[in-house]
Amino acid sequence: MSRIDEKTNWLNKTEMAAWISFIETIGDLQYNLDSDLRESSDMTAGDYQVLVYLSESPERRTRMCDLAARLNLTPSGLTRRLDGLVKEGSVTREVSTEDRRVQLAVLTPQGYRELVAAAPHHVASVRHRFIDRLTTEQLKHLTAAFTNIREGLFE
Amino acid sequence: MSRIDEKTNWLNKTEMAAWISFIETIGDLQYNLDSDLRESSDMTAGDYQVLVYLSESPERRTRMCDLAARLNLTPSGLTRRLDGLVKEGSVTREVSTEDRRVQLAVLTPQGYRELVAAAPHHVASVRHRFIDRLTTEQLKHLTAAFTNIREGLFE
DNA sequence: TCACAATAGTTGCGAGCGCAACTAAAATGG
DNA sequence: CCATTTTAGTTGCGCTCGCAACTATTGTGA
Repeated sequence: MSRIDEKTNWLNKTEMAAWISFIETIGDLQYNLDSDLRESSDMTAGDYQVLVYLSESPERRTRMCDLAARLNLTPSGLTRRLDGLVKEGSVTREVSTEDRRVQLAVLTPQGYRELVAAAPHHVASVRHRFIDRLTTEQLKHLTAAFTNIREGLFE
Repeated sequence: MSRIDEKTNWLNKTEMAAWISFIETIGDLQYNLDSDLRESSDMTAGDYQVLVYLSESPERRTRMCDLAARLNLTPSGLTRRLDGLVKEGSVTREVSTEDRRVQLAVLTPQGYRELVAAAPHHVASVRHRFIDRLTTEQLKHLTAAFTNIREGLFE
């Protein structure tokens, strides 16, 4: 490959080890966390995210567009995800009285109960798969590293 | 929530910071890397993975089942992904002469040229988004941390 | 004030992929 | 040596989600 672009700055050994360990791990980790959530609470990670964010919002309701931005979903993606939650009765839609363009996603009491029931299992899963594999030192290093990376993404 | 399960071991501040920084970052990171690859080489991350693995295989060919295991895809998922690459002429299928159940995915010269053209841009993207945001120390810490996590997934 | 732009959300369409069912070809074992 | 099991791969179906087009409402500037 070096013939094509002599000045490509290929990864050295340390860099490659970090990249490979990262990229190979996150897929499996997410898969395992997702499976845990499905088994313990019959819920997808995406649905769980919605319930968490709504539960933390004032009056347990949010504008669709805010929710979409928060979850990195397109408007259409969020519409469909909410469709499922509405059908199950975890969330309802309300038209905003201030701006009649906006739909408010509202967490129902049932949705809140589902979240409360799921949360301990999810935390246990995150501990088992992630937190408890690392020392406090490693957790701090990792926070610093990912904060750096995250900031770089918005330059 | 504590009423439901008094003994849930919730995340403390350090743990929560690590978890949030990780989970919030990886989605955006993968999205950016994918976008970079699409822009520079009109290729998905999945297709790139296939080309890389084939290029590293003896005679640039692999059994479908080995490829599926390597890429964490189900057989059906891999069949469909290969369909696209075959249609574009990057890969061909061959029936194995040793075991007539197995299909070999074979990297074509064109597919190899596409990979060679894409690789420098992809490496630059990985550097820009990930490697260059971290010190050598951080890279080593991160490798150790993710190795721990990865090993835990297979217990 | 009124045409035009911007914003919020939904829908049709298509891509990607998992699950279950299926075919074909080995491997096994009585 | 033949019946059963195992393995490899494909296909139908369904799910999730992005893109583009669309409607409805609000904001803006001449």
